[in-house]
Amino acid sequence: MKEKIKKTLEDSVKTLFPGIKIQKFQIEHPERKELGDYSTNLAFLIAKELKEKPIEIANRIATSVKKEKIFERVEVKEPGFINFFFSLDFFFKELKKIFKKKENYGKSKIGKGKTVIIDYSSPNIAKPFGIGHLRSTIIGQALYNLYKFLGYKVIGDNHLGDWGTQFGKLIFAIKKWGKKKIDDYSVNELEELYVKFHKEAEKNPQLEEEGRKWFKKLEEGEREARKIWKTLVKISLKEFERIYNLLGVKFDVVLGESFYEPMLKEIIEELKKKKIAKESQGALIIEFPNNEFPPVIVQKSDGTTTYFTRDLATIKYRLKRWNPDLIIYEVGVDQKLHFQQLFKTVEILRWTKKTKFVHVAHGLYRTKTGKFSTRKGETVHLEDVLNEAIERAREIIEKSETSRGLTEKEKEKISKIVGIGAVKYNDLSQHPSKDIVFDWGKVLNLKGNSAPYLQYTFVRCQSVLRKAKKSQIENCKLRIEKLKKEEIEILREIYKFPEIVQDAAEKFSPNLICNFVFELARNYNFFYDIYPILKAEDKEIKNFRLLLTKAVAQIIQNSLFLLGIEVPKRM
RNA sequence: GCCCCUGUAGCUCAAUGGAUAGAGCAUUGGCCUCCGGAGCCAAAGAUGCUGGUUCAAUUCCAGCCAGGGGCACCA
Repeated sequence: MKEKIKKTLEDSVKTLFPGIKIQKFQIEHPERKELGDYSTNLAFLIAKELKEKPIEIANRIATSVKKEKIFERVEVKEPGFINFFFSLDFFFKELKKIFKKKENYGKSKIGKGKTVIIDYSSPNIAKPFGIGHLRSTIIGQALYNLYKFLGYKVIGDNHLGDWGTQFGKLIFAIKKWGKKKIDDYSVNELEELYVKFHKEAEKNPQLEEEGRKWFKKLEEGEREARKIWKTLVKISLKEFERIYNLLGVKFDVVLGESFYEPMLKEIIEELKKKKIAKESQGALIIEFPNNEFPPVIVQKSDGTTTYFTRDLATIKYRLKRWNPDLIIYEVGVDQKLHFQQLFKTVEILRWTKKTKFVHVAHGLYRTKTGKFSTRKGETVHLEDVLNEAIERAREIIEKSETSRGLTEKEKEKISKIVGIGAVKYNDLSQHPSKDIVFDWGKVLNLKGNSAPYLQYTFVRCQSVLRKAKKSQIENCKLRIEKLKKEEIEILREIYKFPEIVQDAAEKFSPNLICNFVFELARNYNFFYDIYPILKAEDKEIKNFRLLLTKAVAQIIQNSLFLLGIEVPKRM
């Protein structure tokens, strides 16, 4: 739609002001509804070029564009905005589109033939799945859904942190303080050992050395080290699997860092051969041109590798296997420098011209006083949060009148959908790049701007539709005078969905979907409260209101799908 | 010390250089003879400070103040 208006305006400028070149003008939705469905600042830009008054230019453009019949009217407002109002006809056509495409409404083909790899979740083995991992997992999954919706071929890769010195430390800790068979440890107990290691190491720095020694053994393939490591991976994966199931998150491939271990030698050789890496204090490092970034270690002085090397190997492998157009890393902002160094190194290596790299750096969960530290064991475990949220949803269901007829099993299922939806939405609705202050009250809030609010609105729509007889868009021949302003508001909202989807994907910002769908649901609920649907004044109006309800329900469903949030049939 | 990010209502968050800065929570006051009250309405309340660029700045630039993150053998 936006494109169409853009084209019309460009044509108009060409005929009215030949020779004028306008680079980029905006077409946007005005904040206030009385200012139209779209507006443009085009006249300001031309006025600047011609040194004339914007308002006069705006008038001339408006007059030439008025002929287009999708517009009800085109207005010019001081100091020179041109505002476009759609006709009812346009809105009805859009409704038809929604009913025809259903769950596919909003899809596009702009990604056809292109491949995107999304690296998300990527938790560390032998550490509990903390609230911090929720961001990467949930935002990553939402981006996955969004890009797929836009027609891209998408590969979701869970790049497990299953290699590195941390395992040396943990193996050492198990051997020194462990009291039971390795198979019997839970991830929480492993975390305790890890925390203990760091506590002790503060008093006795020699321990760090011991940890590194064990990692060296691991990288060299020493039998005992490998055996313990394998067990640790097994224990963790089992636990992660449980959480992924709960969250409804899936990956196309799960390749841990250890997968790339056989390729590391080759990478080191290439870095040496191309003279990109050099020796310094016994380690192998990369220095960047003009000292753009601080140097980075690719091989430690004891011969073991770092995660930088493993990330390079990962990129090489991904380029070869998938030849992607874009690789998205959904990883915390604390690793920003790492990715800058990594992408720069790939550039220096000249591995690819085609592939673009993006680090979608999400802000971190913080306490009101600071950052959660895994080393100190201050993590909030995601599973606890999820279970608590499910329980709270359950309490509300028990109190609710409408859920009386539900069986025990249904109640259980619904509280899961609602509780988990709430936790996800709380995360997704905030701007990805900003830190989130972790607040139990807010995470577990099931009212207001939340997933349950949207789910509730959806369920309510469904309930109305269930009670009604069929409604037909073909029968809808209402004239604008018969519509209430609250109804028009909704019509003027829903057609934006495809645009929002594209915007959210391009900006890596699922929160835009949240903003949009919440606003839509609010408008609908406002309307719902004032006007009867099933007992509307006449058949025509009733039919129209049912159509509106159906469309809103569909958009909520599609939005929540993209966010990775389920919708219940009842609640 | 150097580099990066963030400062919006009491709290938690929105806002693609645009027109009167939006919500939610909390507070106060209203709404179930009516389609699901996990709802609806109303009240009150905000752009850290100082400059600059611009027809127009929460948004861009500079400085200051405050908070956070990162900077060689953790990932």
